Amino acid sequence: VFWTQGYEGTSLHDLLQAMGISKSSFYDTFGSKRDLFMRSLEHFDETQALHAVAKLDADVPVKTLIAEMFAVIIDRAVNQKHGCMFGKSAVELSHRDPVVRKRAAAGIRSVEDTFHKVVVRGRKSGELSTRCDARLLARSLTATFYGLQVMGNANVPPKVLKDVVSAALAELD
Amino acid sequence: VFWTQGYEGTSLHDLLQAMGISKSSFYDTFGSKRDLFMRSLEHFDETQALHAVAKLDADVPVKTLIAEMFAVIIDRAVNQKHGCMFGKSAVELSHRDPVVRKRAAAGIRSVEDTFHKVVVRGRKSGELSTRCDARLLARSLTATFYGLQVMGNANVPPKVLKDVVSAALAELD
DNA sequence: TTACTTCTGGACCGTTCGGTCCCGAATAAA
DNA sequence: TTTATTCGGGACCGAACGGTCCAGAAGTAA
Repeated sequence: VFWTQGYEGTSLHDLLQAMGISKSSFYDTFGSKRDLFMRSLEHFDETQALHAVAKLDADVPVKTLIAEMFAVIIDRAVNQKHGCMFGKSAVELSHRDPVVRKRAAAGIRSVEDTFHKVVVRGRKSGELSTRCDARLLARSLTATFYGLQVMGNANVPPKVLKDVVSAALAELD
Repeated sequence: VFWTQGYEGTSLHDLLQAMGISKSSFYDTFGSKRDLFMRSLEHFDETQALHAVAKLDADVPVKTLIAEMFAVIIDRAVNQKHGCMFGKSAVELSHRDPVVRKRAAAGIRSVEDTFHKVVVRGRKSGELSTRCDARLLARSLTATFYGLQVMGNANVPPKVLKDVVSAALAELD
């Protein structure tokens, strides 16, 4: 629920209904709305973040793999209207909550690291050129990743998102 | 206030305090919180959006101009903790408010158009190669633009943002 | 059966939410 | 000066907010 509705946009009632438990159990078990939110960030990191869903060890071309990673965020942004919780939380809460801000920054860093691993593999296998720095490339892909999330949330035409992906993939050569 | 705190994160009290008017005047003049929000989106579009602050006609190299446009969003994201209201609104509200979603999409489109103008100028002057499509390039820059906003909001290290900008500028050659 | 834990529904808490209404003061135009 | 208009302060509204507490039902283990 936090994932799609954000922190402020989610009421206690929303949470209780979705969890199917009583208010008493909620506070006994999770302490507070904010506590649960922080835990949900961790749960997102463990099960839904990019490093958890990217098939890094799959035997597919690196460019295909990166295209799939972009396809994940596009599908989430357009169809599920959420995306990466770290990005969303950063935009919604970073201006007033340093703890969330730091957690989001760490989460974004792990997105970068995930792209970095893929880029490094592509260089070793010769699929990617070694012209520019791997870390720099990973950061560029990360920015595109979050750009796709914002644009996808706004429901820009699919062709626009496809162009963004095309340009990002072209950049890899 | 909406710009930095978002819609849900801004209370009526916040607005009254910032505007220095009474609650009666507020409702007489602006109708409702939501009405004012929609008007503030328009005001942002007219005075603070990228097309309103980018010095498109300045006599500076195109790559410098694009770097300046990125510098604007980075400064806003990192120091003011807001950025582009269309992107922020898309992330916060698009999942439940189709009107805001469409307005955000239009705003994002105008960011794309702004980049497009600059790219076209760069091609005509010979500063940019004509290898790939200008529209595609503009969309790529737009995604990077919003990616920078998300990452800047999360306070990732400045070097990371610089790398993103470097990669985007390198892509232009 | 007893004892213990887990969970529930609901009362209750104070606060804040967005929003309405009215009256009196201030302001401006006639 | 009289007449409108604008504005602010504040009472008031019902609803929702996050959160606490408790009595009792349900489930579990000894």
